[in-house]
Amino acid sequence: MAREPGVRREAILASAAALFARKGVAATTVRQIADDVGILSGSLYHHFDSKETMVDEIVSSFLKDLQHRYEQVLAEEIGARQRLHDLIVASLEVVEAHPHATEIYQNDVNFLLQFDRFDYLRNAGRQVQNVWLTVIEAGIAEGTFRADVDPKILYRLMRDAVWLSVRWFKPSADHPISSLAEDCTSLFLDGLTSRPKD
Amino acid sequence: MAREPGVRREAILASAAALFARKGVAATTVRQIADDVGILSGSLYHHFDSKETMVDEIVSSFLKDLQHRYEQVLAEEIGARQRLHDLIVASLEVVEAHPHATEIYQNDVNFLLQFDRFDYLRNAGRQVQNVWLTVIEAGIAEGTFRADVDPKILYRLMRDAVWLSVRWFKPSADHPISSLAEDCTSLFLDGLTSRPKD
DNA sequence: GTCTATAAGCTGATAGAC
DNA sequence: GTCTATCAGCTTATAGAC
Repeated sequence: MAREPGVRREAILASAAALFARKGVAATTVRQIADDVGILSGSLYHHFDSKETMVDEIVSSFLKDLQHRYEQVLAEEIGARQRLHDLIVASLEVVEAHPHATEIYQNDVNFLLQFDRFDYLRNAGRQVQNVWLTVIEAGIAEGTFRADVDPKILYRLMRDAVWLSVRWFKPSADHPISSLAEDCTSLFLDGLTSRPKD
Repeated sequence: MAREPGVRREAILASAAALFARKGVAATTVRQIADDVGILSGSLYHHFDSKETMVDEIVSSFLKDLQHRYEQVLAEEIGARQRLHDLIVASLEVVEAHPHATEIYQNDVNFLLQFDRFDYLRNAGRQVQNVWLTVIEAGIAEGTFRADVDPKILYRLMRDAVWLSVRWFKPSADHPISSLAEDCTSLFLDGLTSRPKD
């Protein structure tokens, strides 16, 4: 028992992710990661060849999951309103599944993009934008969404509001992500203005 | 001419702010700052006693400006809808006036909060929240804003959407901040849903 | 006000014993 | 798979000449 391969490896990634998220990748040292795991810093290099590799695994598994869920949303043949809602739900589910990776991505993309090995992050960001734009533009085309604001601006405003929730929203039984998803959808679709019920 | 005191000092702060914003505070070295200014790193210490002091001046002047503009918005005796709009405009004007400081604050607050000297950032964040909540709650009380979503959640969603625009919005003659402010206000107040004109 | 020179400590990473 | 021991390089910061 307790002999599965890579258990230690996963523990290291978990410690690293939490530290990277809290203090930033550049400010987190391999010694701090090792301390958190309970080994010496040199021993980390039996499992990973560099600190960058740890970040890479954390962030790329997050992006892989995200792309998978976004594909499912795109495949749905439903109204724009419902599809935007599902896109928000998918995003928040990824936030819940990868809170540290989400925070690392939000805070440190610029830093990571300095290194060649993280060039793929540019494409990932572009793909995410394409999914949102597809949903928004379909909504405009079908007449559900307003056409008087640039879809790209709508995308960026909603994207930042949704993703940055990782910094403050802690899901609980009382307040699950589905509840936040409803609030987001409701605010973005219907606005803050008080309106008589239909 | 060109003998005003502190010209060099300001040039150093400008270089530092740009580098801190682009690569993060922790990942920016005093040598890079000095290189950018065109002097040697040791010479920086004639003007500042530490790297932290540079960050401190950049961020605190940003917050000072922000607090001043927010006070003016709070003092307005107008409808909630207009006041929320003015709050968004005030925020975007501060973004425009202090783009680097805004980005540093957005990306590196967590990192800075590790140091005792940046404890004041906690209060600053709380004050900002109070201003937004005052405006939102006044709107609910007067019946203009919907009461079915927690004001704190509304605040956080709008805050992140507005402030993170520093990462992608570059004001131009064709697209000034007033234009972005209209788009934000319009999205938040009226929503994405297409509606017949009144 | 900038330079030269350098300190003292921390950084990521490696080699080899156990 | 972890430890011991260590390296080379970089970090912030300082002291004193110019």
